[in-house]
Amino acid sequence: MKVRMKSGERRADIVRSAIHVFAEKGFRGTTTRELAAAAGVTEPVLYQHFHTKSDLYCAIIEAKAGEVSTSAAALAELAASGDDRAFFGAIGEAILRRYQEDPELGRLLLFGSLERHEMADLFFDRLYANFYNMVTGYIRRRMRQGAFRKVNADVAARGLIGMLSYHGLVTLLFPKQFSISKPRQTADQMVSVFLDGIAEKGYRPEEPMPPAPRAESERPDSTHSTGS
Amino acid sequence: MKVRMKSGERRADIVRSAIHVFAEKGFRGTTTRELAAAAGVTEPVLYQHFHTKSDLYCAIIEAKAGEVSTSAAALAELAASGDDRAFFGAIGEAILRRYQEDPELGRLLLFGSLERHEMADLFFDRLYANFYNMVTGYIRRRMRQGAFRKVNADVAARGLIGMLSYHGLVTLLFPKQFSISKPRQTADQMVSVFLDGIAEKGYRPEEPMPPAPRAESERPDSTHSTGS
DNA sequence: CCTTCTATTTAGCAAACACTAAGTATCCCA
DNA sequence: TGGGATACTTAGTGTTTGCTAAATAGAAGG
Repeated sequence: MKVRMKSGERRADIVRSAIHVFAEKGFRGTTTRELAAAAGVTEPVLYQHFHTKSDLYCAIIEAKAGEVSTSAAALAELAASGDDRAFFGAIGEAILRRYQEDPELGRLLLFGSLERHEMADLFFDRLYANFYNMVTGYIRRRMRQGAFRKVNADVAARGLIGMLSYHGLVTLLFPKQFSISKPRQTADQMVSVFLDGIAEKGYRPEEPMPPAPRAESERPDSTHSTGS
Repeated sequence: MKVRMKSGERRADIVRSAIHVFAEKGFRGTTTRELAAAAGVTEPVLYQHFHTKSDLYCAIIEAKAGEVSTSAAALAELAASGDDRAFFGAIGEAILRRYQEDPELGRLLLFGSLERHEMADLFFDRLYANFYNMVTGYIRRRMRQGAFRKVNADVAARGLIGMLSYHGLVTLLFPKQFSISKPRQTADQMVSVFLDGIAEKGYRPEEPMPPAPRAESERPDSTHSTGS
């Protein structure tokens, strides 16, 4: 039997090791058995500290979010000031700063739930650095020349924000309003809180709206034309 | 019983409907039952046309990749020319152009394997557009002012490339060298082909290498210090 | 040494998963 | 009108998943 720890220590230890596993394999790609093994315990120990696998994931995000509470407070202040530009500017900066401060969290948020398609094992590990260098260098060069001013901002922001909003960044920035540790809180409620907050600031999208991120048809009608 | 189709038609139909499901729920988040239901058939029909769920996913990517074979050919030409800058420039442009041409594929590649963390159902659908507008607008504005020239290129490229290289873009750009429909081809082989191709062009990373995207420890040693 | 409390493990459940054997309906052509 | 070929379904399989009841081991106090 492993060394006995006090409850708090064990919990912290689990969180600490879970970060790496989630960052590596993604949420769905990570099994509770793996999480337990990584922490050097068995599964029931996990469930003594975290009600569900999701809770553990959320605990990580929230633990990390706690570290930037000051910046979140500053954001709240900006939000109250009514200066839209400064407010959203601060959000963007918080994203970028946070990523640089804590690459582990950055990876968790950016790639956290990114699964590896089967063959990607070595592929990623060895290709990533090269490919990253290639394209980073390229984009950087081109941007210095004034290129990609529009399209890159589009694509980059879309990818960045799409993922970050997925994976808890909103929670990270608005820990008070959006507690993901309360799964009972419905998505509708969360949306309301957020949109109300935006509406109060008088926010209106500056463009009609980009290609809708989602088609209406959840599952195409099976009677749809099958034309060749 | 559903309408009978010829094999080719049914296969195309399955691919067509599977795109939406994968784009919506991600690879791991999509079940074969869902794929079958979306196509209006039962599961065995899926397995009549595709050996595995992965094969279906790959079929989508490859079907789409076929549509840009000309651009891939142009890339190959550039690669042969030895002009590093033009070569990687073309890669970057292909990424961005492709995204604009075919948002569905873009989503599949960018968000394709992005699962939705449980509570995200409505959250994403209704929040995404607003959040996207906010931050896109912000980044665009700031870039016009010359800000984020460095940090944004970093983060954007990292997120973009990390995901794209994960999810088949490399295959999309190099359909000949990397056929993901041959899962027997090992990751090692793919890496070799790619790196050899790069090496032939005399490519060397222009910077030492950014914060390593990956820690050495796959699963932290269970004997690691447990601190306070 | 004995009791009590808590940390931890053994062993396994029910549900969901990717996938399939074997049978049924529909088409096609003689 | 038959008979073979092919599209499709029913009804599962074995495995893996998240999660847990119940038993065990160690620490703390008397």
